[in-house]
Amino acid sequence: MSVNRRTHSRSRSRSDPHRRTQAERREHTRRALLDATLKLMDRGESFEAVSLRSVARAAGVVPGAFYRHFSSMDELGLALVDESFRTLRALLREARVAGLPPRHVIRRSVDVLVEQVLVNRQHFALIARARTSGNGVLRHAVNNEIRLVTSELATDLARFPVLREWSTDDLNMLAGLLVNTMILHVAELLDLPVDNGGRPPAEAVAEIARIAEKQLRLPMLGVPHWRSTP
Amino acid sequence: MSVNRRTHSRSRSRSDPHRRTQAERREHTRRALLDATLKLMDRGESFEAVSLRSVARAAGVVPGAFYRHFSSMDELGLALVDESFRTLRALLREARVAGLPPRHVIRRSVDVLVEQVLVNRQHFALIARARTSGNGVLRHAVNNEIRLVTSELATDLARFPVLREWSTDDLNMLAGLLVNTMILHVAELLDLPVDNGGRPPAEAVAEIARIAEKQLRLPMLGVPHWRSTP
DNA sequence: TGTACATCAGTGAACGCGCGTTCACTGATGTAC
DNA sequence: TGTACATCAGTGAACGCGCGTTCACTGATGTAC
Repeated sequence: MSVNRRTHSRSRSRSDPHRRTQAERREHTRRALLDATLKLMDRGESFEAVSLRSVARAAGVVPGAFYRHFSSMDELGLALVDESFRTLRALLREARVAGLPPRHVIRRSVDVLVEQVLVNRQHFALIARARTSGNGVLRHAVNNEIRLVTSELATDLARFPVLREWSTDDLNMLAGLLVNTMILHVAELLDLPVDNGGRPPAEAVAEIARIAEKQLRLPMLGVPHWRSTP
Repeated sequence: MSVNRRTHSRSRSRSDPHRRTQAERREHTRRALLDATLKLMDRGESFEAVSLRSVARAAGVVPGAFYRHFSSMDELGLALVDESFRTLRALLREARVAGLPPRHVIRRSVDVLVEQVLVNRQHFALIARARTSGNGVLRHAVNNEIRLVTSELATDLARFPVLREWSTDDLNMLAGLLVNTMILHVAELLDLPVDNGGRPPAEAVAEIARIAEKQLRLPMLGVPHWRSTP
């Protein structure tokens, strides 16, 4: 009886409404490991600099427990790349169905992207940092995803009347230019110091958005004067 | 006498024509440390992943000897950033005094840069890798230098008749777009696999140059239609 | 020119540290009866 | 419902490794006389 009570005081009773299933607990730890990695990278570390032990520590588990969820940091990293691009694709899909207002497309696209980057800081930081950081597996995964996003943008661009006659090759060239330009400014956004609310100063953000908009608008001004070749 | 002879057989006589001064030996080791780092990075490692011990090993000295030349890897890294941008500036200065042929400026600039990147692989790889890699000190040093090069380019651009009316702000915007685009393609060049001669396949290089040229030409076509604002 | 001493680049050994990985274990949750 | 056993997420200790840094040292080069 006393043994029984001790057991009960140490753990939740089976009828405790707060008790979690094993699967829930498992998922909770998995998320904690993923979030710990995002948090460490958001602080400025590159993915390579984040160690398995530091992730386990930040997630509040012992290093060995890591292996119950991922076989290596690379595997965890790929899960994060997946997750981050799901965020980005959701944003792009939304922008797409919202339609393409013929005026101010660029300004509005920049504003939406800037806002989303600030809201989903961690996912964008992962993409920006892993894109060029040493680790081969992650770098390739990120660059492949970027290539996919670029060619999807090329498809969208083909719908603009001025671009209807352009070759696929040239559409990809233009999409690459736009994507590359935006990536640069996203990286700049992420490098800004943040306040307690986790947001950078509004003027600095506006300045980056202003330049980004100009750098996207200028090539578009060249479009009507381009002689497309395959 | 026998002691004397032993000493002589172990070391070079003072009249040996091949003997080096202490300063020459010192410089030789310093170079070996710098070159070892460049070599390790050229193989694809990020600067952060190159350890002091691996550099000493590749340079053929004991780890402790490193400190006779640099107080830390950061200090060695800054010396390499300096050296690498001296290479880049030399290239730009040459391009500048060669004058600006009104036709084919872009194609020729791209060709010259591509060739120089292949010849000075290691210096460009350092710039490309350190620019975004974790290490704070090096990243800032590289980005500062890139900002300087960009504003020098803006000054050069101001000499083109079509750009004479542009505000400084807009010239910097344009220069930033051009520099950023070229950096992307330089990184692509450095990612190509190389043959025994250390050069990537000519077709792959030509393909990158072709796209780079288009991505630089398109914004320039927009220039006459831009309404510059401060 | 020869000798005695100073300088100093490079050596080799040692240190404490955080790392990734392993393994026998614990004890709560899940399941079959 | 209650009991006996199985599963398995997480523990804690241990391992060997490469790391940056230190230090007393060696021996060749440099210098003063």
